Amino acid sequence: MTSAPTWTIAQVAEEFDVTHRTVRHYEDLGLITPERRGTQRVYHRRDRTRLGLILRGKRLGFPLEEIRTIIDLFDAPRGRRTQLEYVLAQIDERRADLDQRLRDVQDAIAELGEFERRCREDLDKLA
Amino acid sequence: MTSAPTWTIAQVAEEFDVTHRTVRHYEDLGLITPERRGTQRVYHRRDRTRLGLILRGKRLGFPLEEIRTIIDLFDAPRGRRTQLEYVLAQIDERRADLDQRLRDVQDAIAELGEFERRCREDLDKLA
DNA sequence: ATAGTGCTTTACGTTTACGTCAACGTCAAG
DNA sequence: CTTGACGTTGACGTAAACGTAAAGCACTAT
Repeated sequence: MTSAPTWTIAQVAEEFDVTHRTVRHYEDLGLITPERRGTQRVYHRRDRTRLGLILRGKRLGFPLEEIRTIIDLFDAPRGRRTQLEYVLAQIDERRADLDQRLRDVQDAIAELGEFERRCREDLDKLA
Repeated sequence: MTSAPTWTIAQVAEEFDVTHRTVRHYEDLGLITPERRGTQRVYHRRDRTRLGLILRGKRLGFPLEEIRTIIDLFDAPRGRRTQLEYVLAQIDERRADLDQRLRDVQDAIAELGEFERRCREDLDKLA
């Protein structure tokens, strides 16, 4: 039988191209909660998944505190109807935010394309 | 004849929902350069356009210094061939960055949708 | 004349997101 | 058994992006 794979802090830091300090900082803020084997941290698949979500959230410009509420949402208890409805409401809020980001990116890409077109026109005129 | 419209710092701050301090901070960093009429700042359409670009860049998580290089690109001299080719190269770099952001947002939205589907399933089972 | 409104600069304070030592524990290899 | 290699916890430092007084100018309204 193959037991669940684990990683050291050096390995996850290497894999996600961040420093040990960064990984521990995320733990301080409660974004990841690695197992402890004695004094050492042991990272599981779940921690790596979360790290991926954290870094993507960062690329999208979300503050770490907000990222925490978002990824905690995925692990939130959903047993009772009220809990599920709360989670669904949160999802709607998040989606509104992401939709705005999507429009922003698309607009920026479109403007960049338009700008490139004008530059190429100028370049052609110089030919 | 209608002369070009101008705005005070209070008006642009109000319009873009930021503080005076923020607007002046962007000026300190060289992101906008309003006219001076005596000691007072006078904002033109160009300044408002740039403010819009700045805030969108911020929503996308770009640091202000990087935003400056981006919007300066739009006003960069493009007379000589070498200049145009430099600008076009910069555009490609920016686009690569934005494409990454686009993928990030799309992935995040997709995951959120999938998560919502599972929540609704759970909700149905409770019915 | 003075009070009020709006703008100005100067300058120190704050929050976020880590960087950077310092000092110490632990375990396998020589 | 001591020397690395790797890990740990503080604790202070720093850069970015403003917040927040403090103090003063300019014009208008009473």
